[in-house]
Amino acid sequence: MNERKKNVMKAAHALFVEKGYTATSVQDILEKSGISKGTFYNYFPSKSELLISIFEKINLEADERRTEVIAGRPVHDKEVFIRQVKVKMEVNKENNLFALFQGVFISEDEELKKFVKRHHLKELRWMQRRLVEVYGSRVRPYSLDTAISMFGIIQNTLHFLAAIEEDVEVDSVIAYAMRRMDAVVEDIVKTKDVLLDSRLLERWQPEELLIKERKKSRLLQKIGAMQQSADEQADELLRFLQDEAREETPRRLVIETVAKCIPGNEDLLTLIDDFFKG
Amino acid sequence: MNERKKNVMKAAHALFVEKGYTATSVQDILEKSGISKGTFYNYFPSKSELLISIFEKINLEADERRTEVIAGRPVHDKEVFIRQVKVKMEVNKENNLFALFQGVFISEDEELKKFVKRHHLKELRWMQRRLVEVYGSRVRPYSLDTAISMFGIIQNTLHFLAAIEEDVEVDSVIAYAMRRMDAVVEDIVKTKDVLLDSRLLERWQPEELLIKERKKSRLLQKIGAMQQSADEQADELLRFLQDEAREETPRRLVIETVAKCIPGNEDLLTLIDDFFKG
DNA sequence: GATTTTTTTGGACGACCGGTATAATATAAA
DNA sequence: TTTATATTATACCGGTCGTCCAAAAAAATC
Repeated sequence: MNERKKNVMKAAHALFVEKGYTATSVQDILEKSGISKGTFYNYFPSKSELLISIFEKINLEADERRTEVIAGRPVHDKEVFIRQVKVKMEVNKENNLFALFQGVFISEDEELKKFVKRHHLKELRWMQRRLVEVYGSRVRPYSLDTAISMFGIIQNTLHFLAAIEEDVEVDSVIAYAMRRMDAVVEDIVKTKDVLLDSRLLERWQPEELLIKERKKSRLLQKIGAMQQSADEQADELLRFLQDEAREETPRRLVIETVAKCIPGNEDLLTLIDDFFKG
Repeated sequence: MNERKKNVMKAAHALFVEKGYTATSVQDILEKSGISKGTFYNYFPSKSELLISIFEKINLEADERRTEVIAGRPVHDKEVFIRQVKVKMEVNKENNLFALFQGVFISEDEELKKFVKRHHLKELRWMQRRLVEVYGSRVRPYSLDTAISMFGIIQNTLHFLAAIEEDVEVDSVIAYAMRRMDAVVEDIVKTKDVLLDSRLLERWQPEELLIKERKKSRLLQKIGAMQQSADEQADELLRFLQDEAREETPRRLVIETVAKCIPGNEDLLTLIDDFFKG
């Protein structure tokens, strides 16, 4: 990625963490990063898309750190699990993600909301999988309940501590939650107490589908944007693309061929390529 | 309260629940409630203060309903406790409070943020107290941990269900959390495992102080607003009131006497009265 | 019923916001 | 050197919340 663009993201990120998403205006970002408005909207289609980019970068880095933690260690090691959870929670804290998520929800940006929701579910699935690895497959039928419970305890505790402005080691909170889960798991396995089907998450929306949905959404958004400034001919082609992209099995060749005939199609072709790559 | 004002609150409430706080413009509220902009800002100092009023009304009603539930029943009855928790959760759901809280957080309105935070802590204290009543005083040293944990499990479960758009009985979620707490409490009492001092909340900020703070804040806000349109003489008096109100022990008679000499002092006197009433 | 006081009206206005458009300029590639 | 691309600065659009104010309506007082 462009070095300059990276710089804008960095400046924006700092501002978002410092003042929050809504309180940071595009103007603020322009001043801090020393670019013009034109360039900004050349880099990012909107303020919220910039936020998404930042999210994606943060999550990518967090996932990498989490993978490093477990490298070469057994999957059932509780300490490793705790350290992995810690990584994510620390990243959340450092980047003020909690507050940023709030900002997102209010933003009335459907795409952004979906993104955050998806992230939450993904995180839940990760924990569900890891809990089965840590506690053994006997907890599998209860793994979703357990993941949600553990997540809830940790989040709510950290939230509480933030509210009363008390500083407690994230480790100790996670370790505490883990000890509680030890007892809960024993009890749950014994009483066979299930609230939610453990396969709910997989059935709900498999990961690939989620990504696909996002790509489609982006593509349709681009098409919509292009329609604004399209002549009659281009508009008809764009409407065709819209319909075809919404089909059960869109025909790649057809879409690409048509897209190539629409003026100003660089981004469009990239998005189409991305859409079919998955 | 003025019938008309009530009506405005009702209309705004409906709009907030329907479209969310940010997406509802003051103009929308004016049209729905059929008042003019002037009247609106005569009733409420700002859009966010209107939201606070609505919150207060909702919480008041929820508290009443919760008191009704326990009327004449033993405090240790688990079923009663579950029904009480249910009341609050249902109110949250009905009024889209979760989404509204998000809206608040973004608003960059410190007063509003404090209000929400305070509400959360108050709710936590309620649950802490009730858990001691339900499980007996042996859980007292662990009551804060337990309250936070239970709250976290319930909230996160409901949040998850909302995210995947699944509808599950709130009862069953709360009852599930309760069953988990049964095991957790046994384990916690046996192992004497404490994370947070159970008196943390009381020590942090006693309820009365919180209310007092809020009243003071409102009073100072009003004074600040009046300064905008005050002549030289009134301004000096207002500045005196400001200083006196910020004193450790403000002198009531002095404040009232001075306030009575300031033109347009109706609201001011009410706020002062309220300030000292506590 | 007449007069005074209070409330309500409705729109102009200011200062912002996110986002678009564009013509001039700077930079890089050919 | 010419051509193509990237960047700039700014005007502009429609929207936000909130202020202000003269005029009208309603309520309270005489």
